[in-house]
Amino acid sequence: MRSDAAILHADLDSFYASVEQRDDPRLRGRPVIVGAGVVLAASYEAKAFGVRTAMGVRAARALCPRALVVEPRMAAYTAASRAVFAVFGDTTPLVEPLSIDEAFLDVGGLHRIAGTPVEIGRRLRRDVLDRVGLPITVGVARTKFLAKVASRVAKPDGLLAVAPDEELAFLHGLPVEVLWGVGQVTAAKLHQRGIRKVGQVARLGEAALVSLLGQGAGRHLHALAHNRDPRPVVVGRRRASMGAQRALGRGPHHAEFLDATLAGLVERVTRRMRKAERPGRTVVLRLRFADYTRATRSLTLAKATAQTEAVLDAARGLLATALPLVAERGLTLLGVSVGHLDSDGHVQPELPFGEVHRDALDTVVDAVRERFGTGSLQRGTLLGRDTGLMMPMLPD
DNA sequence: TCTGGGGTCCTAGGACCC
DNA sequence: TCTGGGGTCCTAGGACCC
Repeated sequence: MRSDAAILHADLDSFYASVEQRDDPRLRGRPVIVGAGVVLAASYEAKAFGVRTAMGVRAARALCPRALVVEPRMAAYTAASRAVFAVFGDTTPLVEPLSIDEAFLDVGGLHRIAGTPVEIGRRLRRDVLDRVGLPITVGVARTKFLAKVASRVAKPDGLLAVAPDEELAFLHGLPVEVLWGVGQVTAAKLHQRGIRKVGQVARLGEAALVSLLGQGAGRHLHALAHNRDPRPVVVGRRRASMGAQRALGRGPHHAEFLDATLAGLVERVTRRMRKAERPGRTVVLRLRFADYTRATRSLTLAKATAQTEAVLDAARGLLATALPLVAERGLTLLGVSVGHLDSDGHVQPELPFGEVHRDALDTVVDAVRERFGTGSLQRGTLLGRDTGLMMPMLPD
């Protein structure tokens, strides 16, 4: 770890609710819930009553009858997010977005021109408030993981920097739930063994963690508990999939309704893909059932596409394979996502199967002859799946 | 309290290739 | 002809995050 490494984790507080309070003075200082069926965001005044994200709005009202419930305004949140990320970009070029309302900023190299990480963090908080009108919390540490933990502890509207020589003392006193990758299931497994604090995880040893949680999660948690997190701040990461989903209610649902819903979802997704110029290859159908079990079905196409027809064909086929489950359990949610998005947004020119452009073929033939001699292949017998060219089995 | 909509990463088995 | 090791891709499921 570089001794001058410094990472900021900047996280807007109750983002959607804060935007609503900013835009409507009547909401300020009052419990606000942004919701559509479930709570998408709650102001801190509402959280004080026990209102939490993902709770049903009805339940939230029961906890906090005085709460003002407002409909989400996604366009306003997108605009606010852009403005905040502009402030991030003015702070350092090394910004890695995590979601609509949080990002990592690498400020390690900025000491001489911008001051200490804490000074940069203070200025960032002030700039976001001045320029966008929203409160933001900043965590500062030498690793991404610890910066994120620090911001969580500092919320709301705070700043917390963990000094290098205080890292482990700070971390080891916190509950295991702060470790990235520890959710309900993993926390329950750890609690069963009497492990509640990060310090206990650190003392447990990697082998014991691996046998408890599996290799991936075990090693990961062991490293984090010792604040070993070598991941750099990555700029320009692109999404790997795009999807849309819709809750359907309890049903039963007619086949025509399901097909129309599916077509609507596919249209939404492919429209976004075309706009982003990101065709994709793997179509995933997501289903949730009345008993809250889930299933996925997927199909990988030979060639990336953003065409509604092609994706819808695949999605219909996948839904057909899942109909027995649908009949058995009752469908309550339908989703479609497309993965393996092309990284450059460029669709490979299509070659009819079994045919090869003469120029491309000649290039391959020349290359093979140069390596293996002239007797090793015949024109027209080449194959291959990525290039669309056909290649013979060549000697090693 | 019976539940939205958007994502990421990991695991594991089978197919297939070298 | 048989056996083996190593690698990638595909599918499905699970855990987790905001």
